[in-house]
Amino acid sequence: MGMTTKKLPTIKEIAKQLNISVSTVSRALHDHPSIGLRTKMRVQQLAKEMGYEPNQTAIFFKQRKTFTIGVILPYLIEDFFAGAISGIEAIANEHKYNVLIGQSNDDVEREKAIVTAFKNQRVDGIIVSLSKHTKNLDHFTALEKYQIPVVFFDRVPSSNAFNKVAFDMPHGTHQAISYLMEKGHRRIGIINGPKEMKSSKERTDTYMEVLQKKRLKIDMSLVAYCDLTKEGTAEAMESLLSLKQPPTAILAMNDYVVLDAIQYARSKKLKNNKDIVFVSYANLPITQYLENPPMASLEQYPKKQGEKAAELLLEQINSETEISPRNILIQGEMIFHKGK
Amino acid sequence: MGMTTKKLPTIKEIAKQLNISVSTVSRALHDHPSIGLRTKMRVQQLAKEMGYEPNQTAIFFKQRKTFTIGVILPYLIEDFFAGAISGIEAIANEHKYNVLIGQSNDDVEREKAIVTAFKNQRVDGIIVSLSKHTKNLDHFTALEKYQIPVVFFDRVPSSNAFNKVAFDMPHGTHQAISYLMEKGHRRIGIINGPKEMKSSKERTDTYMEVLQKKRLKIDMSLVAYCDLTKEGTAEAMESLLSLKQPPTAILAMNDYVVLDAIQYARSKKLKNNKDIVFVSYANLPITQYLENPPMASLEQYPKKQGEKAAELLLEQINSETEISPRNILIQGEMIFHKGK
DNA sequence: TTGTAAGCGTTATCAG
DNA sequence: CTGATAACGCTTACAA
Repeated sequence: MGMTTKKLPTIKEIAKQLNISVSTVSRALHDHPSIGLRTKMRVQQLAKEMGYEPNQTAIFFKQRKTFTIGVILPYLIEDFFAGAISGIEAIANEHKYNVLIGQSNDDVEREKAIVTAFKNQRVDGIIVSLSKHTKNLDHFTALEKYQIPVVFFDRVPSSNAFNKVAFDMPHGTHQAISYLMEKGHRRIGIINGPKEMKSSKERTDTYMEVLQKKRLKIDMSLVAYCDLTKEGTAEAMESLLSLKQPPTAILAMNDYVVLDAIQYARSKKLKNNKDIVFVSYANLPITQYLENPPMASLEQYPKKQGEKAAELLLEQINSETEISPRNILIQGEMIFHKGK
Repeated sequence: MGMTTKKLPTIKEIAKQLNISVSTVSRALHDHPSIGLRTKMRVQQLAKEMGYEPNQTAIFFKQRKTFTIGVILPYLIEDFFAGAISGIEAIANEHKYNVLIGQSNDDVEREKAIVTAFKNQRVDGIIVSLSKHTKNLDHFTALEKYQIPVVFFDRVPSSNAFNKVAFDMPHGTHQAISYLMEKGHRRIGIINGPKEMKSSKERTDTYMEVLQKKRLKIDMSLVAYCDLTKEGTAEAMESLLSLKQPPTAILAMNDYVVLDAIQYARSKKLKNNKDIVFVSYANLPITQYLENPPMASLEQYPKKQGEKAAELLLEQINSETEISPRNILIQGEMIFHKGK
């Protein structure tokens, strides 16, 4: 009745009750070979009876290892990132690691603050998808001094000197463009995100490469940019559709953009998948329920990206020696939508 | 050149360099009033120069407080939960708390394992959305002994003896049904989830209450259940549509179900929002892009639920005395869809 | 096979 | 205003 909280049992308690030393208890609990079977049994038995559980905070402190990885993302709520973190958690769990999360809200200062907090907490490693505005990577490179490995994913720095996992944009874009060309399209429009985005450049570059390889002439007026808003998308569409020779197919940077684009096209009485065909980079779960989906989406496997990032990080954490940075590319896959 | 990692500065180092005691350093760094301005300055100055950062693992250990809250969810990847965790993280961050996450995958054993891990790590509190199969709550009630407060959210136990935050199902359902009745519907069908789900019972109960209040007779054949699969939903729809007097409106348990239901209805040549009207409990982000969306969705504000849960938990953590459990209901709101 | 004791970095108590 | 010291719980040489 009203049993008040008594403090948790420690190895010290166990030692006292058994009249042996704490070191013996500690070793017994860890199945250390030098401990006599009898003592070992007695210790483990009593430990169980008392409901002993090791105090991890003490162990973390003593071992200088926390079995924790920190994850920094712009927005937890975006489907892509939620998928990634799910993958990270799965792998971490498998290896008995904990996952600490922080969302930067695309704010560089916040990102720095999270890094500091993680560092002071002695996380064993960090996985990060950069804030949109992060230019300077000093707060990450500084972690090297502290032996905290970092793996970037999705929004990664361009330098190959970092560990990173990212969607293989050239490969994916190549797939998409080639597919459209096979279907006979010769004027393919692009709707990129903002010009500053690394992915915009990569997409455009690949687009030009493919056309060059096919010896088609490149018309840069087919490459539009948008700010990712509905209005921005409409403007991009308008610029494309008002060309003397408008595109017969459009590759849009993601599902949000493509849905707005399709909506715009339909408002102009263009029949989806008939008068004009859309392909996008997938990041929404339910395109299969759409009446007018893009003809295909490039699946980017967010969960798999998270898994790979976690695996890479654990590899770094557990390697004795400094190992050279790895760059992992996740190849997309074209998913075709039936449309309802 | 190749400056090898030297270990991090500690207050001990600072003390030595300044020829003062560690306690003085500690106090100086904390702006303790008893420290002379001069010493304080010297200490803070040197600390900065050395790049001193307190070792949180030591502090956690010593203080028996980790400023960390653990969050247990079935699936990180589900939009609802991703939204909730985003809210939790936001509030936690505001209060300088860290967030540790674990996904149970709806597996009770896994859920228990996470609880144990969190307990051993001395998290200051836990927020949990129960696994679908959790009946026994012992692994949570046991936390009381350890002074670890728990807040349940979304999938909560029925007892009011626990802190919990959940969608106000009666209120929401009442809104939905009343709305449909105002629109003239007299035969309203329900598609619940599985019978075992608490929400199914609540929905059905409220449905009956409303009808009773309006003195309409209750026809239980209008209440269907499904296993949340596309096929299950189709069966439920079939049973409803094959009634002698089929419903003119249907309230479905969530967006996934309602989309399948709408698809089914359309396959039977019923015009959405005309021959039959759908309302559902929202959990998908982009119903606005659907050609045939439900007429309305009950928004459940996942992020807000997360925020409330975090606030409630922090309240519990920071209250000196045991405070009685609180039950917070989040009221939904009808969101009307235009349909494209 | 077991015990002793140092130490991880910090805070807190008690003296001075 | 400052210092010495114990304590938090655990691991790990080093001794015995």
